[in-house]
Amino acid sequence: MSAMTTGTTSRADVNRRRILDVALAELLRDPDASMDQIARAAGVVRRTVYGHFPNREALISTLLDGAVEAVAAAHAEGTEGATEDPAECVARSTLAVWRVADRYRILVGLAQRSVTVQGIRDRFTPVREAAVQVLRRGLEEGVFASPLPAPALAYVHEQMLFALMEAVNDGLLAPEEAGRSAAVTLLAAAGVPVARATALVAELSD
Amino acid sequence: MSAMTTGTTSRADVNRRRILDVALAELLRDPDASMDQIARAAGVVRRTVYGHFPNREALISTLLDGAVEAVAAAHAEGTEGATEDPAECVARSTLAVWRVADRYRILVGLAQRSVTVQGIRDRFTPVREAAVQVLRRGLEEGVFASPLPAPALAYVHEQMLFALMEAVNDGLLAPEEAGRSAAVTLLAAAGVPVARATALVAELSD
DNA sequence: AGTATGTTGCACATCATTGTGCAACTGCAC
DNA sequence: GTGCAGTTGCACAATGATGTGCAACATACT
Repeated sequence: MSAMTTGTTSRADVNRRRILDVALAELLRDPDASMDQIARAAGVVRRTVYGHFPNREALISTLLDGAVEAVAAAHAEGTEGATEDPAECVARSTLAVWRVADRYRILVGLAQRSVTVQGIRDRFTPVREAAVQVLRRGLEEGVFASPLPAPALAYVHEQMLFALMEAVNDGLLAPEEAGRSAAVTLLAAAGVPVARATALVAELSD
Repeated sequence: MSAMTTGTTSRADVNRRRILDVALAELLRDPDASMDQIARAAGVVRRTVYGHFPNREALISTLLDGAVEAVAAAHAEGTEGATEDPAECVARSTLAVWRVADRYRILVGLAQRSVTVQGIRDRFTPVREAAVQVLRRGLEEGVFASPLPAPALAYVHEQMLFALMEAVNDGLLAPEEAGRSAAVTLLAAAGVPVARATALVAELSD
């Protein structure tokens, strides 16, 4: 409490937040954006960024921590509750994850590249495997019909989300519709009849 | 014919080919692979690469030319012939493109990044728009049922192919099955009932 | 006013990468 | 063997990015 007497966060904290937000956006556009690019985009000098984060990796790591947390929470929100229908699980998770789309996106975009962040990928796998479990159950119960094994289907779902984010980015898809469309399309890819998928999603997003 | 008296191509040509092949693989793994990495992976010294290609961009550009050509040919092979059914078009194209998967993959992987290769993306858009046309027709005729507009669906299809390539890479999907599974899954995502999709694909890949 | 915290604008060393120049070497063809 | 195309192994300059040090400065809190 020594640094915050008023209710307003100090401008240092504001700057830190701005840097993180801007870094997310910049690294989303170009995973190799330099510290200088990020700093300038945040309206700050490069040296200032190093005042908040000891090095590039620390900055990215902080970003990834937030992303993992956000996605894990969203996914949990989708699968929690006494829902036994795998299709409903997928629909709810998709709608929930869609709301933290950017953060989800940067997670994988960066995990591909940096060698040092390999651990991040591991930290994220629990969520991944939870998703695979739902898909596997759906395939076994016949709710889903797909020639793909559950893990491959999970890959497909992941990439479909990226595709739809890009579609929204490029103005090909209306942002309000996007979440529901995404849910329907993921279900369709899993082999759920579109009519049933549409009805289910409509019911969930009242 | 001054340089090639025997039937064997000179080892210079062999090296050039090796460099291109290896560069494809290396850049697939890491779009920022250095010229040194590529050279060493090709069993050659960096200086030699510069003997074949004046600079990094020329190397990548050559790679992209091949990729564009291969994909365009594959896609054309899929949509040619007197096929009026959009579903069959998608199935045939998918099966055909799947055979040049790596080249297709690097194309987009690199087009995202390099500023100089923006023109490549433009050169590729014809194929892209041909795909969109097929999807649009399918949606209008009711063969496809999707809440997505045709261009967004095209994005989704593209990314799904990447996902399935990765799935094969990671051993989650048997390579022999992969092409057919991909075709079925793309059709399913477009809203074609899985039963119909499976039958169609089975019929095409006899 | 005085103080602490944070920001700025340099300067600097370090490092990796790119592209080039050149001399020496290796095979293969004639 | 002589010559030639291509490869190699340096050395080199140029560039851009990273991370650090330090003095000057601005702002808010006391």
